[in-house]
Amino acid sequence: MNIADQIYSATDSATQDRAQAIRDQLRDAIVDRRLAPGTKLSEGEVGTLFDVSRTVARAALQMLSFEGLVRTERNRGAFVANPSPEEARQVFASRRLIEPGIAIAACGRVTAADIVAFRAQLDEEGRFIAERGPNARRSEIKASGDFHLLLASVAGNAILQRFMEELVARSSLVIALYGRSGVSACGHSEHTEIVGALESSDCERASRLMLHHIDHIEADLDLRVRAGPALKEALNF
Amino acid sequence: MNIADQIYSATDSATQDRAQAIRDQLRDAIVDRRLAPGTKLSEGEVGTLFDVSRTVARAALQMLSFEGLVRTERNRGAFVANPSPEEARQVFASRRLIEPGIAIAACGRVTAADIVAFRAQLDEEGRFIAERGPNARRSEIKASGDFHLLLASVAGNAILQRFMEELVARSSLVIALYGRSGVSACGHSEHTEIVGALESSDCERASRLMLHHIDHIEADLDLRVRAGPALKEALNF
DNA sequence: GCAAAAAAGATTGCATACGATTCTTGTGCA
DNA sequence: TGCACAAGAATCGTATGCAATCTTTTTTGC
Repeated sequence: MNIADQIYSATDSATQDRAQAIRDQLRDAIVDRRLAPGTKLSEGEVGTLFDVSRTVARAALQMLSFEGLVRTERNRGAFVANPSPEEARQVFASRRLIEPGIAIAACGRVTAADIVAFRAQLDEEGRFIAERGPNARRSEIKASGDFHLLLASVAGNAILQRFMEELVARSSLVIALYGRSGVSACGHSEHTEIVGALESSDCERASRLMLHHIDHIEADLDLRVRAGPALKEALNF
Repeated sequence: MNIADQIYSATDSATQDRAQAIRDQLRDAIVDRRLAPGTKLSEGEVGTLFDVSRTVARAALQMLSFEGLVRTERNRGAFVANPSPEEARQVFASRRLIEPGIAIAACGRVTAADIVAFRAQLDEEGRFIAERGPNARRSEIKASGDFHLLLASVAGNAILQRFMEELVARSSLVIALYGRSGVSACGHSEHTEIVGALESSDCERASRLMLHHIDHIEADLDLRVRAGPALKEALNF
């Protein structure tokens, strides 16, 4: 069973409607940086691309706008979100608040099967880190996010799980925009440690490790405002 | 300036589109229990009621479905959410995780003007508690929720604020469904205490009070599954 | 040659139309 | 009387059309 399936099977009962499928594909594309921040997503273009009418394309874009992954401007259209440093800080502040608690909840409910899934997830992360190149880096960011989503699904709270889906997606955008170096290897070892804490039912330690992990991710960001993006932003890029 | 204005001015720049206005009115109606859980909200009905086409009515319902206030079933329509005891527990588990942190954040940023707003909010709560009758009780639940939203807006994190809007709205539904007695007076005094902690910049105390406050609200619920609602649910009520 | 105005083109907001699905109701048969 | 089934009504999912708004290009005046 795929990680993505495991995540979505809880929320989507089966093959929902088409708008949701389009939303998922667009979200993947945004998180993977195949769609750069600021890119315009016109209803017509999305519609023809997925071979649906503007109506359903519009619904998909509306969903993404609720998740904060696209920003819509009246009479102007939808654009891939371009989170400001302030928004980036808020994303991580939210994660610092929520994820340690999720770690504790997950620790109290984790099963042997979950541990197996975690190990598989860690292996996948490791593979992408071993590779090099921009594509591997994208996959690496995505895999890292999937680890956090897997943890949220194990925690068993559907509401928090949805919050985390949003926060992880937005984090991927932020990391792609403001990420500095390869925190990745470090992040991977921290994921491994967290799984270790879960395995030994040391909930307090899992929570603490998670908090530090988030701090490390944020510490790797360069959130100083840069002239370039700001200028582009002002010029309606 | 109204509390609601203060809350929404942060997220809505100005007069957004009509769907959003309809969503707000419907949300108020749901939170106030003028629309009972399980009530069908047909697109056509909503449309004619607000004098718009089905298109925009549908958009409003989609928004509410994202917030978890309505549940939509394919080819069947939208219904006011009827949260199960399990969902209720998840709502409060989420609040226990988030709100103490929000209290700390708010404590670090609260201004004199905010304190004035808090006092006004407390006064309003007190008025509704003094009154009696079902209408006053509705207003009371809503005012109590507004207190938490005001706190979230003071905390200054737009993402957490949106999460709280959703959680407070869903809590109102849960309290209306499973609420037992008048925790209200108790809740009011706890709100007053929290404002006191904010005023004296005792963040740790504010956080602790908030956690207990949530525990008290949840303790007042009767989350045992009842035959009545379960049967209705099974019969697709 | 450059700035401002005007027209053309593109895109969104919204309403409406039509096929598909579900619900309701009435009828026939056991 | 009770149940199965089918016709009709109601509602949803989606496509398309038109007016309003925004963007871009062309034209005009200085």
